[in-house]
Amino acid sequence: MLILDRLRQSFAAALDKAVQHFIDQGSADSASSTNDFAGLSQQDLESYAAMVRPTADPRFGDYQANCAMPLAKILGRAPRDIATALVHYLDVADMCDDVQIAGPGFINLRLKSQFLGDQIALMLKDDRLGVPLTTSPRTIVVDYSSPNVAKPMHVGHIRSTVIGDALARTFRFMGHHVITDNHLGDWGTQFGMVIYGFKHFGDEAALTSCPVDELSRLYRLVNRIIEYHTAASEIESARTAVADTARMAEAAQDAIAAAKEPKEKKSLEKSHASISKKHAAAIEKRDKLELIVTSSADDATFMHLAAQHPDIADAVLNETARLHEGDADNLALWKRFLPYCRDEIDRIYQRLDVSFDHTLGESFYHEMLGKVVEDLRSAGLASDSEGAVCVFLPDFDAPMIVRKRDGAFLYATTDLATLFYRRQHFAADEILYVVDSRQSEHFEKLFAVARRIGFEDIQLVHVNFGTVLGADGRPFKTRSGSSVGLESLLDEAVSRAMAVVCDPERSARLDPPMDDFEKRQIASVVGHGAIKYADLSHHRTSDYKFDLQKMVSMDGNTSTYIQYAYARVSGIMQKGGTELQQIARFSNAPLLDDPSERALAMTLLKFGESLAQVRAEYAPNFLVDYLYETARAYAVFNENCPVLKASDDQTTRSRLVLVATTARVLRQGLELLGIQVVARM
RNA sequence: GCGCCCGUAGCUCAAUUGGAUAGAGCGUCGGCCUCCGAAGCCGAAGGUUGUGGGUUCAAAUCCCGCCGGGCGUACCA
Repeated sequence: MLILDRLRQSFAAALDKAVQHFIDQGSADSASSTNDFAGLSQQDLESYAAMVRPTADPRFGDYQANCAMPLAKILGRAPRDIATALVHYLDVADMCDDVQIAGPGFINLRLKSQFLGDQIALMLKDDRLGVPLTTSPRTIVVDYSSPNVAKPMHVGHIRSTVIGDALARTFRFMGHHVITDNHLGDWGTQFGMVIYGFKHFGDEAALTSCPVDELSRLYRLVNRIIEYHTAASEIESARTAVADTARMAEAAQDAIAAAKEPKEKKSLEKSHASISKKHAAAIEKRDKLELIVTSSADDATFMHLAAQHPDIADAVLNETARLHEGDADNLALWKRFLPYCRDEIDRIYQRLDVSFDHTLGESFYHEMLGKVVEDLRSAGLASDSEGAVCVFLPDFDAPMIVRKRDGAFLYATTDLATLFYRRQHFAADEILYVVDSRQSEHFEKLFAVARRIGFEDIQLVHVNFGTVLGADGRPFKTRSGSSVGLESLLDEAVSRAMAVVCDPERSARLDPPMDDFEKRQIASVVGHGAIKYADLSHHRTSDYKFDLQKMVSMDGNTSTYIQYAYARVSGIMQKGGTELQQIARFSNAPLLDDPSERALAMTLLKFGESLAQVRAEYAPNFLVDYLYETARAYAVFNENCPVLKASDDQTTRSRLVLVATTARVLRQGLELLGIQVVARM
């Protein structure tokens, strides 16, 4: 059991007794006691016991209990009296050598060094590093990554992929039955685009020799033509909008000048600000369209193509519709293209070391959609509205549309079908959707419908995440407005790592020297790790600025820092000529005389706590923070405590235990994040 | 208009969900390689947690009002 959980258990017992003590006292002395408090329920007990937590500051010890203050109110006693009683009934003598009451009634606990040492020895001998398997395993479906295939993956896909993968690995390690499922977008308009593209601009030879490049070319070309026509048709109204908002802003300005009462003025100023904002947005939109139109005008070849395909957007939708209806030609093309698309994304997954138990894309559910809509209808939930089939929900303005006017289904329909499938085939207790925050309303509706059709027993969670921003604080895009390709970023990160690995000053120290294979291996592990770590180190719900320079700088709080700590640890063990397993098997509890030894041991023992945090909030950044803290504690230890050059053998053996445990925690922790390590770098 | 999210050090971000004197990294300034890896370590400066109220033993965290930003909002996903 985790130390924290043991302490909480001890406190739960002490709480029970202490509360009883005060109740008894109250009834015997009814004059001074006004409370008719009957005692704590099991749930209360647990919630008060949960107020035991690691201290924020080492001056207060290792753990602190904060439950005396809130109890004071309920029991009608001074918080310090409660704390005193708690300490009296608390039985932690085997773990703690010091229990103190401080401030308004904090109970500070300091663990015995002997106890910490014993725990480290146990941890090192344990395959699971002292992390217990969960006592309540659940079947958890993790739905993540889910890119649209047939178009290149871009930075927008990295968060879902990396966060989902880390959660799946972590929960699996904790003992849950995790099923990962990549809900691929393999049935949408992008295939209509590629099909249309192939029929009109396709190059059979190119498709045979480099299918992925050809498909990507077709997608981009069709997309560009569509964007061009859209821009050309909208630009006039965009210009008008700029002029209109400018006039409105002017009028609003005049109104402010004319206003007499301050109150009126204030409200007018507010509306002026709102109009100004609209004006700015209108300008931005116009400029964007202007850019598309003018930059295309210079490209004669492109303009020729665009002119030949004026109705391309409708035609693409038509191709998509025909695919969905089972048109033989389109279906044959789809079947031909899909494997290439899969190969393409699989190559990226391989680079990222990400894999899935299932890849059930939208196409997989296609034939179930009609039934989903009919079932909703017969259950009285769905009804016709403006030609579409809709589910109206009390808490939402807009309905959830499950079938369009033209008969086509939507992603809401697919998501419902997926839900049925996962219940039936996966027996899920919990389904996690690792998807962008911007889709939260969709999931709120989806979950609301799910509750109405009998999914109350499955915990549905939208594991939302924020947007990846560029240096300007706007969603990360290239200057031309297109998304930044994921693969080029990975390449860049790896090549920067390679430059550091190949630094002659650094490699000169290594014996034996590195060959090219090892250098490439290290650059790959460091480069890919840098990208993942940067993403995982932010809380998932916050937006963050994507700064490649910072990620691969190899300084400060980066994956490199932790990988480097691991490499140093490995270096010591290798130099010592002692196999890690041997150290684990033959060593006793380490002595923790130096403060940095004790601090390192304390940190190592909190590994399981960090995983519990990840689990509670579906947030891998807690594990990242923990690993950084661990690597830091190791660095301090490493600075202060020679291992192989310690004054005596006993100290060397003792410290080797800490070194070996550090190695395992860092490696295991990074592995749960999907990040690899190397023995030297 | 309505709804959701966010304002924390010069910059990028944390803060175990209400706990003690708000922490890291980058950047700046100053120290440390005859000693197991300097991709490292130590120190300094830097804050009225956007703002004004409220709730209580205790607020960056919860509630209300402002100010500023982002996103979503009936047939794309």
